[in-house]
Amino acid sequence: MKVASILIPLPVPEAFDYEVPDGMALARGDQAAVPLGPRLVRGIVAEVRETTGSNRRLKAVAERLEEPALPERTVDFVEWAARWTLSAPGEMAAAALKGLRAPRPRPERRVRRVGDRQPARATPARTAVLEAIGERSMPGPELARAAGVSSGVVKGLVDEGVLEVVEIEAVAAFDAPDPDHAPAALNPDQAAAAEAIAAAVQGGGFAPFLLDGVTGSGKTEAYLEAAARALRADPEAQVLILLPEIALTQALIERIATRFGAAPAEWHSGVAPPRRRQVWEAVRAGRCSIVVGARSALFLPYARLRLVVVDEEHDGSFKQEEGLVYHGRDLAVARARIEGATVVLASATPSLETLWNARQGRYGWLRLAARHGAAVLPTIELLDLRTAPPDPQTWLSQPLREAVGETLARGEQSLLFLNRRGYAPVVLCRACGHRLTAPDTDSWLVEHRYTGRLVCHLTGFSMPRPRHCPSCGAEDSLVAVGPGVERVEEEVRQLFPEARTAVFSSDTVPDGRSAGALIQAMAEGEIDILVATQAAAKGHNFPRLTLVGVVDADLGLRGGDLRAAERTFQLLTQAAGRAGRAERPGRAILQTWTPEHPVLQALAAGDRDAFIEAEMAEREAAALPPYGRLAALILSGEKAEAVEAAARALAEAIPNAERLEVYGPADAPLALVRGRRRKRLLVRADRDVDLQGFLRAWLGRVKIPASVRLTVDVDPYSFL
DNA sequence: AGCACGCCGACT
DNA sequence: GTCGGCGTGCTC
Repeated sequence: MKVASILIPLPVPEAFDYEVPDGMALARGDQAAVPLGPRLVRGIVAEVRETTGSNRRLKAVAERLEEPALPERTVDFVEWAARWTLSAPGEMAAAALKGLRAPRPRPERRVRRVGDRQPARATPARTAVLEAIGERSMPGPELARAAGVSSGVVKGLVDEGVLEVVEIEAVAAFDAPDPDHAPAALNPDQAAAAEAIAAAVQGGGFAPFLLDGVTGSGKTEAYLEAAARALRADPEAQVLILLPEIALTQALIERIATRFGAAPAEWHSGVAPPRRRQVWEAVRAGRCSIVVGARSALFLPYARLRLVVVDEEHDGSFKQEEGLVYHGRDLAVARARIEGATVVLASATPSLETLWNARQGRYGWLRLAARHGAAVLPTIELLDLRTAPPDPQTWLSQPLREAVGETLARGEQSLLFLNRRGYAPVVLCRACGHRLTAPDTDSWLVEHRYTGRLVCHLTGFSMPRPRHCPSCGAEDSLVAVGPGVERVEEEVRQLFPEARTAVFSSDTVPDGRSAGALIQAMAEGEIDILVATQAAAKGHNFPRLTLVGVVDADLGLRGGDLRAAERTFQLLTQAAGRAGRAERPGRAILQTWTPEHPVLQALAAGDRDAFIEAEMAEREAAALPPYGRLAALILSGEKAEAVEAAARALAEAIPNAERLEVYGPADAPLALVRGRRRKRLLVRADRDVDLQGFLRAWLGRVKIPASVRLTVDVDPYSFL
């Protein structure tokens, strides 16, 4: 008897076995409907094997679905990703089917001539129809319109047998990119990088690269040229370009359309289900050469994936924290390895993990030093707030104010950067010191002046600003503490009432379209001073921007996060890179209370190597990534006792292991989220320890009650 | 994730 | 005496 292992979209650790009915052809990757309890579910065939019998009575596969099978390599990837992240393989497989939610589109009905049959009575209207259609086929209503007659005439010809209705499978067309459409002029560095990548693609086999170049050095042109060469050599080849955020896709899609004369396929959560199905099927059939997307595009069923680009590879948005927990950059490298493809990690500020791999020689290291065009790197100044403190209840020091004023007077643009949304990050009571938090959480309420409300950024809870302190009842005692972008904007408006000022944060710019509009207004010089959170610290080109002020450069250094220094460096480099991209010289001013900090010193010196050296040394001394590996176990549940009991049970069951330590259980930062108590254990291991094997052995020993949820985060990125 | 089974309060 | 609350457990 034949037995099939089927990956079911369920949080169970392994595939379920089903009997294959006689005569049913089933192979790895096929989609099948199988009975699960009282219902039927869709699953992916992982394996079909011949057995003599089973000690368990198996149910039979209900049906092989008339849907395209997942390619072999896609199933390999899904299984590998599930093992790596310790998640259920069936849930990983379900991620590869996300494009099939919408039903198959109805076939399109068209009419065409039947041989050269003529109508019995040729009226002028009928003649017009026959002339309009010629030898083509077209939808009936469109034909009637083209011939200038009513649809009744077309219907009459169909009834008479002169025209016939044919059903055409609606297949979305994806125009083939033309590698020679509009090649960019490359400088020698770009040409060398493109050549190295293209040679690796053509050579076949897994080949990882770090594409390392400052902002404006032309990384995009370099990898698009490599893609062009790969497509020229192999028109069947497929290229995937991953971006950290949906907001960045539109700009890249337009560049690709300009470069290749055809738009790439787009893939992210904002793409509507019917379109997703079209893209999924086209990628599967090899009818689509270039995909631009978010991390979920890693799970598409590529027929012939040859090149993967991870743009802005250092960006934390590649880490998915909810549902399936994975790092898009790491899975991209794994996917390329499994496909035998080339992978390019591109960044102006590569992650320490990627730099480490490049230094070890595991990744090819392509440097783009020359800056594109005439732009000059901005000068970076550290502004010591201890010697030039801002006035009370203001946040811009006198030198920064003057710099903004001078920039404004020259008719140029300033960007004031502060990675805090809202008006004030904390609201507290002057009478009793109570800090307002969202209900059931430790998360502070942030005042938003635009809406007049207090908002929790973690849970989305919001309420009107109360008149009385909810703790002590004092009247009008609540004060906003610290700056958010809105408060900085208020200060700017008071200082420069004549300037055109705007705020860029996820509150003022909730979606891609309004972000695009604001970016365009800035690019066209319609804004003088932009106050922005991280949302604006991306690869936009604002030619008239010559001043970047970082309101609180110390922000990222607090909190004890592993990557705080790294992120601060990236953020400041990127923000500084905003200033003066065109011919105007730029200036960056970083307000700080700790100008002696090595990170800020390295940044002020423009010395990336010095920063990397210092930070690598600290990581090595602590055996932390990239010199060691981490995994977090997060327990959460409504009942604190149950969560604590589960945490204790886990702590008591830690297997013996060498060169590996377990910390905790501790309250997770923000221990209370959405009314759920959270506890965290952290595992640190040397690089050569089988971390996943250890975790599997550990978790296998402990029974976690259903009321407590356990999330495993391998290589955690943020510690929140 | 569903959807069962399984023991304790307000209703015909 | 039942209908139903959602807590625990299983689904090849």
